[in-house]
Amino acid sequence: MMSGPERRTVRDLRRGNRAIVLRALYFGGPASRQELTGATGLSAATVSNVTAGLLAEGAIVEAGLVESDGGRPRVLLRVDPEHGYAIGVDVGETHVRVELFDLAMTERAKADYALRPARHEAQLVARHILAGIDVVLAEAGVGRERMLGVGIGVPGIVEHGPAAVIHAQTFGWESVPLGTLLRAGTSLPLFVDNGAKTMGQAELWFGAGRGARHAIVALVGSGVGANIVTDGVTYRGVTGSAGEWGHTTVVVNGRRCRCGALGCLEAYVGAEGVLGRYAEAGGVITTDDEQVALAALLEDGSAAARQVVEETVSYLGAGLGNLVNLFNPERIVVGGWAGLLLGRRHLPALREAAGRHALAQPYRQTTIELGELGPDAVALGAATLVIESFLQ
Amino acid sequence: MMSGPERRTVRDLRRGNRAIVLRALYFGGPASRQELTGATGLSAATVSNVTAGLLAEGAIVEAGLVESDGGRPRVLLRVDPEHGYAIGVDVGETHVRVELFDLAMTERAKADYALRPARHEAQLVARHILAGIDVVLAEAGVGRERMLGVGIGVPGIVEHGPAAVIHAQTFGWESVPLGTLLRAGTSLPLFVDNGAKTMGQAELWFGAGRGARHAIVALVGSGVGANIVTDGVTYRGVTGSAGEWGHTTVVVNGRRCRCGALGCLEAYVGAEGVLGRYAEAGGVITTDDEQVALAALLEDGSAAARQVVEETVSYLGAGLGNLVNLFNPERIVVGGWAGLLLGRRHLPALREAAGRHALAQPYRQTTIELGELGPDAVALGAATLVIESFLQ
DNA sequence: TGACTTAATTCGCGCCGTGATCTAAGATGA
DNA sequence: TCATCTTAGATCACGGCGCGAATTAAGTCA
Repeated sequence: MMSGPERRTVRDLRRGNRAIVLRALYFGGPASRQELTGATGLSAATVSNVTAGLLAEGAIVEAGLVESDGGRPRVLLRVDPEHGYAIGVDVGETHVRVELFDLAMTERAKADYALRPARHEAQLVARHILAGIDVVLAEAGVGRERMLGVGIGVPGIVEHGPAAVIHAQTFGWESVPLGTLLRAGTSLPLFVDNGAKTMGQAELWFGAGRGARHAIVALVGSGVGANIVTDGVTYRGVTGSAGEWGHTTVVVNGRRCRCGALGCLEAYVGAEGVLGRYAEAGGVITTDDEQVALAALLEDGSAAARQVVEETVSYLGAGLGNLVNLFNPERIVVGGWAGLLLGRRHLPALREAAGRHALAQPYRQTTIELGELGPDAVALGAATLVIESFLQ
Repeated sequence: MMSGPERRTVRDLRRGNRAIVLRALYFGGPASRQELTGATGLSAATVSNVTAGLLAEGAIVEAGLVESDGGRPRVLLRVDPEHGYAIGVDVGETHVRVELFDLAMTERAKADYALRPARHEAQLVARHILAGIDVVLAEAGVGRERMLGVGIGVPGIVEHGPAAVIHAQTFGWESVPLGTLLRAGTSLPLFVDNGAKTMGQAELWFGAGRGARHAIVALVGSGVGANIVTDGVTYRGVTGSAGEWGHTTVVVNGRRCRCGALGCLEAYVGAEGVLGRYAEAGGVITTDDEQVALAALLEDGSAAARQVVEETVSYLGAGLGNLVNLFNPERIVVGGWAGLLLGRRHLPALREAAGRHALAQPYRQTTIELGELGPDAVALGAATLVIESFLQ
């Protein structure tokens, strides 16, 4: 009904077209001005003007010629990977990892800080991040003036507002203003988001979600979440916590979830939930490591194990079907370490289970795929937040 | 990531600003150019130019003066209700209703055609619609050149594509190209959408959803659906069937739904589902009319009735909680005849049940309200589709 | 070497939004 | 009554914009 702040002045128009060209070059690889004319819908004259500006800024560079049969050769253009750099930070249960990427998303440097269990104070994490920034910049020999910003993936719910505030029960964080804490130590632009969401963003940009305008990355690990992309943009809702798929109810009055509610999807298909159900069915778990335990469960041919896996597929299929019905996406990508583990063996069954719960029409329009990136893509995805702002 | 077709030429810029001003006047009531300057963020000069154009077209008219203390009085402007007309059509189980509205959404004429049970042939419905268009135009004395278009709310899933195709199992419609059928009889612009969605749209524009940018209208009647508004725009997904909330699973392996799946929300909180559960619990239903039966059930003080109502609140609360977690909306409006019936007596319990299933943070950010418009707002909402296109 | 082909740039035109300036239209007060 | 003040709205000049047409650049080919 009432639409947001749109283009107003003729200058915004140019900015918009600049962004269109830049995006086309970033995602469409090297291209000649000629090809850009077709890809962007702009006129050749405008493409010429805009690219001249981008060349002058140094954002793009020439990248060789394409010989033609009888005419002037086309000059290829591409984004200069060295024009700017982005840092991605993965704040996880066991470590803080800081990675420096160039614009081509090639990793240039990395720093790792172990977190001791139950030692997750925000101040400590902030110190690690700031130290990591210094380290990776020094290691790669990149100056601060070339930095486009720092993206940070954190656990829990990130409330986007004037300043991002984080709620993460597993860390004991309640309304932690991580951005403000970091602001004291750096002047680089900061982008904070949920780590599952940044991982999903990586999958959407560089993994199985490439090119889809309406896609959902369903992340299944210890926790369960989703990154919902509508019309090419990650949907965040009014305060940024949209996509809490793991805590949607799939069994009213069902299993208790660690969030306190009953019957959440996460209580059934999250790693803990799966292992818990296995133990209740008489299965024996021989290790403390969830990942090892889940892999073993999937290998196990016992009746109890097969039953638990079958049920897990069914629950997850219901959850996926709900996404299909509510969002009518063109693609769903199943990711997260547990999702990948399960999906590698049972993707057809998962598709079939989703089809059982979804309506026929939207189900036909969608494909369910496995994620292509490892579960370590949190930092990469966090860096894409920075790139996204660079591309306007 | 890749964003859609944005403003390109300097002409689109003007069109966009024209739309901004028009929308501000449409939703912000009469306003002076002065006030428009503030409301739109445009400069006074531009507002002057744009309004001059709109006045010349006849889209807006002057609407009196506001005297000031010592200066030139402000001239109020408003959209001319007679500048254009929109027709809204409600294709329901028992009737086809055609209504003519002016731009102020005042009803100017109406035509009604009863449908005999199980006589829902698309050709027949199309004939009724075309006849209704002729009738209301003649009755109101409005010429076709003043018509902005015809909006049509239909049951089932509307697949938006090159031509809208409708799938409605209750009507026995499978891939019915209603637009194409009507195209043979009229040249007016046509807008086809799901009836529940148009009703929701009416609620969002003129009812309890007014002004919200992230809102969901949850419609509970015989069927159950939702109209999801993200950033001021109804979300449709890749082929327009997004929002099929009624067929999301809330109890894996639960009650069979008429869609064929097990455990759909609709199977529990749709009118049929509620009455079915009541019958199973030993309740006696004395009428064939679902609406009367449900009202009686809500009045009934028997233990069985109370139990069924309580469970219904719980299931619906779970469904609402899922919406809160997935979409993080700022407002949820509960509508539909059954939703209103239930909500009038049990809204606090419903809110409480939703809170039990939703995460605390997003739940705090949202309010759950009852719809303000009656369940007969399908045609009104269908007409808003036309107005929406008029406002660009 | 000159004709041909195709890519990219340049130019002139019609628009755009904006700040500064100007005009319109009332109130005020002696 | 009439000059003065105040505020709303219109107008103007300017810097930009995208585009189609014309022009220039840079090759191939015979």
